[in-house]
Amino acid sequence: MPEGPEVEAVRRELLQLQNQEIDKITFTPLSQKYPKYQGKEHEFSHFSSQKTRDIHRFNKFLVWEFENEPVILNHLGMTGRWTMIKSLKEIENKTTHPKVIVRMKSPPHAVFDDSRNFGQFRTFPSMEEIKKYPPIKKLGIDGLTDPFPLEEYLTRLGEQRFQQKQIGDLLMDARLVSGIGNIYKAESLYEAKIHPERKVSTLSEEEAELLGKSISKTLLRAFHDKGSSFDARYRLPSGEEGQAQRWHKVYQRLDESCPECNTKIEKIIQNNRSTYYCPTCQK
DNA sequence: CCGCTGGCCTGCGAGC
DNA sequence: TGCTCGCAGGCCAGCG
Repeated sequence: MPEGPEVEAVRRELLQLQNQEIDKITFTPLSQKYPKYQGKEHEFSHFSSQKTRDIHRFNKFLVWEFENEPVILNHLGMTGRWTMIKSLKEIENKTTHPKVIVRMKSPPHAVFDDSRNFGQFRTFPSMEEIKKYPPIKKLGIDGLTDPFPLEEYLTRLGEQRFQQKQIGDLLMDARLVSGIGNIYKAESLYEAKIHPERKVSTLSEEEAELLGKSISKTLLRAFHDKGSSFDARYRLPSGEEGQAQRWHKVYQRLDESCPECNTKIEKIIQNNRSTYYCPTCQK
């Protein structure tokens, strides 16, 4: 499932479309019944013959910017996947649930594939409007920022509204640090040896700092390894698999041994999401 | 304004 | 072997 590092890895490959001219953006019939794919032809005909100026990332959102407004808001959801193709004939072989086809004047083209329909692909009037969109407006620190802004993170972590929350729950809240999902939440807490159910107000200064450094280390390492690929889900637009799953120590390792102490990894449910952790190492 | 809950959606794997 | 069923988790609508 794409979290910040995966979305950033995808963005870097999509940037090969930068300054390239769009021929046509088309919605497939598969996209029609989902409101987050605003698939009316007239809205997208506007992009024909425009060049992609840039592709931005805000948390896990991608924003496609062109020579003229509007912009496109694109989210991978759980199973959204971009695939670069040289010929439209490859769609049949390389995708299973194609939703949007971005046909360029010259190849490569890009296809957005989304089996579970949690993804989004819709227009927004302008970059200014995107920045007013609450899920983007409220974002805290981007966790992939290098070097990690530790002081700003500590200030945010100290906000009153967060003090009664469990840290495992709060890490999923992008108003603190964005780009963390269920995998890197668990791995960051393990790295910092902090129990996911610890109340934020009980964290010492040292623990809070260590957690910030652990988040940064985990996300940057995941990006370096081009994200986590398993279950045949996340892939890069080139088709390449990420390699970060190789070093997951707790995520989806229920009943396996902790590499540090051999204790069996456990799983709890926090805010309707699973959190994996080592009950011995994480205090 | 805020926080919390449950819905969306379907591929997969465990269990029978 | 083939079927059922529960789980997986991004966001967000709707509620209080």
